[in-house]
Amino acid sequence: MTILELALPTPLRRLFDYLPPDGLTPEHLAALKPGQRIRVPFGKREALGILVKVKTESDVPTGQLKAALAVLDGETAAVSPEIHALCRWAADYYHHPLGEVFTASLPRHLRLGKPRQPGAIKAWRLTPRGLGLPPGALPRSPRQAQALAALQKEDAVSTDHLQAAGISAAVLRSLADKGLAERCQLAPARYTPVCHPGLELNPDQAAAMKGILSPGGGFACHLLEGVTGSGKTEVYLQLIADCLALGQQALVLVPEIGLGPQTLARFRARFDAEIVVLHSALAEGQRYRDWEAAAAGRAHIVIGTRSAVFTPLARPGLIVVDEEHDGSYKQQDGFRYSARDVAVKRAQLAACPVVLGSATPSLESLHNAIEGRYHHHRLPRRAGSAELPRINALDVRHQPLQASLSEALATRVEQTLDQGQQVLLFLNRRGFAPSLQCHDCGWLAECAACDARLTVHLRQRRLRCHHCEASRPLPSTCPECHGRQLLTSGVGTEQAETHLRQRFSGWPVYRVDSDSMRGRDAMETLAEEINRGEPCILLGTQMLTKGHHFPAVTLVAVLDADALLFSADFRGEERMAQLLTQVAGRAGRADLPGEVILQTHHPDHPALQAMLHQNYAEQARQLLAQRRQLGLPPCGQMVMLRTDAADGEAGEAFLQTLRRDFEAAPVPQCTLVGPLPSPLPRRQGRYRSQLLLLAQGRPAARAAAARLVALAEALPRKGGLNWSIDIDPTEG
DNA sequence: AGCACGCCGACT
DNA sequence: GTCGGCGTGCTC
Repeated sequence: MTILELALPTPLRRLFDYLPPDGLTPEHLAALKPGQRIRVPFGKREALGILVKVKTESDVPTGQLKAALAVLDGETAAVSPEIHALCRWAADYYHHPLGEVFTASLPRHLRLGKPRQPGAIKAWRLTPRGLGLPPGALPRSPRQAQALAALQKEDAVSTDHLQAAGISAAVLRSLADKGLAERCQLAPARYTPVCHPGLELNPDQAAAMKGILSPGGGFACHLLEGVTGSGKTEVYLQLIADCLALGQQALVLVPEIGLGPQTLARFRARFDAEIVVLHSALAEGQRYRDWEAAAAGRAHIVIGTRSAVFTPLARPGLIVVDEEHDGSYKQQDGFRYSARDVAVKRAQLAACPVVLGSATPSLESLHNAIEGRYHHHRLPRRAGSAELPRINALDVRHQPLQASLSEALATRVEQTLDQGQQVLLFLNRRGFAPSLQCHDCGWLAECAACDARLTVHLRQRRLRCHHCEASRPLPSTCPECHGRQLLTSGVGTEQAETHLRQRFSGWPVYRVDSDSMRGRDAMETLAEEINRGEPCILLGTQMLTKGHHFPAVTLVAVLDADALLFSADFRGEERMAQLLTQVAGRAGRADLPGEVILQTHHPDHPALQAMLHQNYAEQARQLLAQRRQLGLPPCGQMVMLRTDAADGEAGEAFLQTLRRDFEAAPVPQCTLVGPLPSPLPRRQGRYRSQLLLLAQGRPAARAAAARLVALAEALPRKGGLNWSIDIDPTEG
């Protein structure tokens, strides 16, 4: 008997057996392949499963097995063997239901059960009637005439090309209605990529290249630690060139907002090749076509964010994870995976090299390099021998501050602008002010759904919660006592901007945060403007530290370094060092040395001192030593069990029971901490708790996580309680 | 997660 | 007298 074992998109951590669809011939049965999509009846509804394996027996009595409805894929399964193996590994490692992992790996088009269109490129061509028209026809509709002209040049033109030429679908449809044009399909072109010569490598870059290429193919993980401006991208480009020359494909992962348009332009200029960029904003159809191009091997280079790590490749040859320390590689809900770690596993399965690049590597990667699991390559010098900026603390105690700016800093800003140079001010707080209070009765503007204060957005005249979508009009009197004195406290970018415009009225001030950079190309347009090099002030949040470089900036100031200094999270210091090093990296170039000023009330704080006197590599090694002593990641493993519930008590009660059950038969080398409320206990009206597990060694962590999941699944879930497991959590 | 079945309040 | 609240149970 033939039994199909399927993974279904449900939160249930088990597989389901089905009989093959009725009327399948023995040849059909023989052609079944793991990874194919199969439509099945599931409870009272239908579901789309992924075939995990074909077997001859089931634990479920045959009478209870239902027959599948249809096999949706043919020769090439939707989940390729490579991705199948990767998903199985990920489901196992992250203790996440396999069906949901498969679902996460597929484009929506395939998830919804639509047919594969492996090669089809949608295109338009002229009908015989259309071909009969003379040039210059349709003078009364210029758009249609333009479309006609475009179609007259070739037998068929892809919809993408037409769209790029400014010819809309509506215009084409009008031509179709007149019987002049029709839809058709193009066989996708597959061509040999051409790589233009790259820059000459400096000795560090050349050594890194050689080290990464030398092991003669096969899997190896490389950590490329290169200070900002040391030319990591050039190394990536030349590695990719090598990969393409071997007829293979390269996968490049970038942080969520990390792919600067300049970087993409550099890729396009270097390679005459099919480069596919998978951003989240992409239309679904385009996304699916790109996915197929990657799977079929037509796309030579695939660039994408987190989820792109699951893009199938016909001939994987190289994986690059740029800015590997970036937090956006970790998914923080549902299937909580780290794309960086999945990428390393993927390279291993594909037997190809993977390069993790960063100016500020995560302690995880550094640890692996030190332990000899990763090869370590360093680019310690900036290209063109530009010097790294000096970092100084500015003690602002007893100094009057205006919108977070001390007079001493203001003077430095002025000098810098006078010298025709640019200033970057970093303030990691959006809005006008982080809180609003009534002077008469003490009322505080708080979010109704979260344990958080509402941020004042003066320009929008609204109070907004930065943890949920809540927003309401800015009150003019106190809602409690109707007092008229509402005071803001703290300073956000909006307020700092207003002040800076007054104080430095002769110079442009550009604010860069997620409020001011709403449009798709807003950041790009602004970056172009700034990089004309005219003196100006750039003020912004973390957004400023990602993707773009501002070579004319010679002064960087962190307005509130103290905000980074006191973090409850054990990763706080690592994050601060990464953030400040990345901010500092924006300043200075060959002929203009930069300076970084940290405004602080705690000039003697050890973490701040470390920033001043050690480079990132030194700080990281010191932090690593501390982690080793405390048995914290990456020297020990963490697993977090999280709950959220409408009821305030349910989560803690659940975790308390879970802890008791776990400790009835404890796993060696493991300790539990909690249950504790989450750092933000209530968010969007739901109460969140967590139980933390610290383990010495991966096998212990694995075994303990498996037990926690088994115990949690056996527990009754009441009060609308949800739980999830987070392997290698990166947030408290 | 969905989508059932299953017992207690305010409405045509 | 119903329509409907979400509590808990199951999905090969």
